[in-house]
Amino acid sequence: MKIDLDNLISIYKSLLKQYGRQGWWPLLSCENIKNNKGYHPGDYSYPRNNQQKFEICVGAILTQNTAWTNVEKALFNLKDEKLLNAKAIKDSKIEELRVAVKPAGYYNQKADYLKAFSFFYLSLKGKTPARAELFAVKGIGPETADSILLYAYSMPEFIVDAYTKRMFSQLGFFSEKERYHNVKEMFEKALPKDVNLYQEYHALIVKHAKNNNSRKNKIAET
DNA sequence: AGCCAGGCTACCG
DNA sequence: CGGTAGCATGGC
Repeated sequence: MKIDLDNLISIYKSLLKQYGRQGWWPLLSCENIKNNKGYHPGDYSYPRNNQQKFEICVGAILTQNTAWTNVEKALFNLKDEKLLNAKAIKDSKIEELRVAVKPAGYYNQKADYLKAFSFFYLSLKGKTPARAELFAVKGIGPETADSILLYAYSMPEFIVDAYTKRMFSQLGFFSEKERYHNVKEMFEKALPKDVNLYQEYHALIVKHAKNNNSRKNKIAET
């Protein structure tokens, strides 16, 4: 297959055909992780309330370099402790927060990150944050910012994660060490500026990468 | 028993 | 600037 930007669209189509719609972002209220059919496939109307919006932000922070199964445990802990909302986290004792997020790993840092984010989130008073504002919050880098914007705020920001870099560098689009911004820009130039497309594409990349779960195996071009 | 997972910060040269 | 050690749990 010849490699050019049009292929980013055909790769999307073949991934979609192979795996179907993934129904991202994972929400506790649509907990379907075991059935392999996605969370709310084909339904792009999430988040439907501020509770879900905040939950996505928390999940995006907790999943940094961490398996989602571990993140889920932490999210359930937070929910059980009535800590899955910004005001509660802002007012919480940091020790409590650490215990709750422990299963997600890096729990000292992540407790601090959630604290900082909750203050920031409340300061927004419902407004959509600018990407640069998110960057300024401790613990939020490019991928987390884009995850929050794309899935919590439905903004057209393409997410670049380790899977995206690995998969598309193996396909010859760029080096695995290419800068975040350059990769992001490549996708955003090649694709229509469509939130649902960005959401689905990222979810499919993760699905495909997990399906071929070894960094040593070449990812098939499907 | 290691290796790995949907990164980020702090600090180094 | 670019490069990397450290952070930590749970699943396979």
